Amino acid sequence: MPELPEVETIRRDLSARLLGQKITSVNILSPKTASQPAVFLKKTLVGRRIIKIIRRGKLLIFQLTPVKKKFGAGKKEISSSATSLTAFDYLLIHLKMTGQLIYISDFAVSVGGALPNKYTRAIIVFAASGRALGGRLFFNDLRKFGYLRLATASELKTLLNNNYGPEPLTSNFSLAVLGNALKNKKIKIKPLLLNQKLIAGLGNIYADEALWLARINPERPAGSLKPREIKKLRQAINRIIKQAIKYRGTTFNNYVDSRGRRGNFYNLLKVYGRQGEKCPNCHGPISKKKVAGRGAHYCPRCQK
DNA sequence: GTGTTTGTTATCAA
DNA sequence: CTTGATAACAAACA
Repeated sequence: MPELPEVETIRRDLSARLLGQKITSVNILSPKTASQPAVFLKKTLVGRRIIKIIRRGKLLIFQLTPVKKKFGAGKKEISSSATSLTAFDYLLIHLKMTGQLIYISDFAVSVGGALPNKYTRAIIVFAASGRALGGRLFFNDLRKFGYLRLATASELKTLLNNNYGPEPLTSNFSLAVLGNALKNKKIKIKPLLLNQKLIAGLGNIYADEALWLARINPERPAGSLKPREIKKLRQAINRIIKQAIKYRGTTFNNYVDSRGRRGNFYNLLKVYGRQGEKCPNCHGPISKKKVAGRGAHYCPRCQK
């Protein structure tokens, strides 16, 4: 389950290896995985380079080199697809639950299992040029929830504005902003934390971990949190996210980084997946129950 | 065959 | 209109 720390780990690794590389072909193995027709993705991507990789919440955004407008002699460009306002300059990749992005350089000796495998949904091939070695980026997704999609600058802007709240670890994620998001809300705090429009990047694992660290029960109505608790919660979220990035994310089931390696945060989880074990704080048993349709792991004794 | 896993959205009810 | 609750999606595993 890639959440903010896992996606950020992938972003950093891919940035180091992919920037400046030129796309030479695109192979869509599962049409469902591409939000647009495969021919459109191919046509738009082939020949362009990746100049920047951005992350917003759990969404990865590959920025492409701008397309040069064609000034054919006497041929008037009728399609506006090459103008700066409407050009599809961004490739968005969401891994959802089981997505993986694994990059194999042409000169890699070998990694984990052979790729492509039965869960490979798309392959982006890069050419060797200059200092770049060339290689292939495999998008694997067992459950096919993830997607690839092209967007223009304005589409991207709208999408980010409408669907993503402040990022943890940034000044936008202020006490005032969090307080406002909780104010007068009757919804339980756990599902509220999972709402990307209020805070971008938390998923089931880190929401449970942050609530445990802040000693707040996942079923508390969000609006009932005291100012002290809100402050604690904000600190807990930032601390957990920061630490999880440092440890390159959590591998519980499916997640691996861009080299196919597992995250190292698993052993530092305090409550997620640890139902029945002792709470590291009070040594009482950790519970698990469904809250808003999701598994919630918590210590009933110290999370009030 | 059944229940469980979760990121996100669609749908419905209050 | 807003808010919250729930189902749905997809695929594999115990």
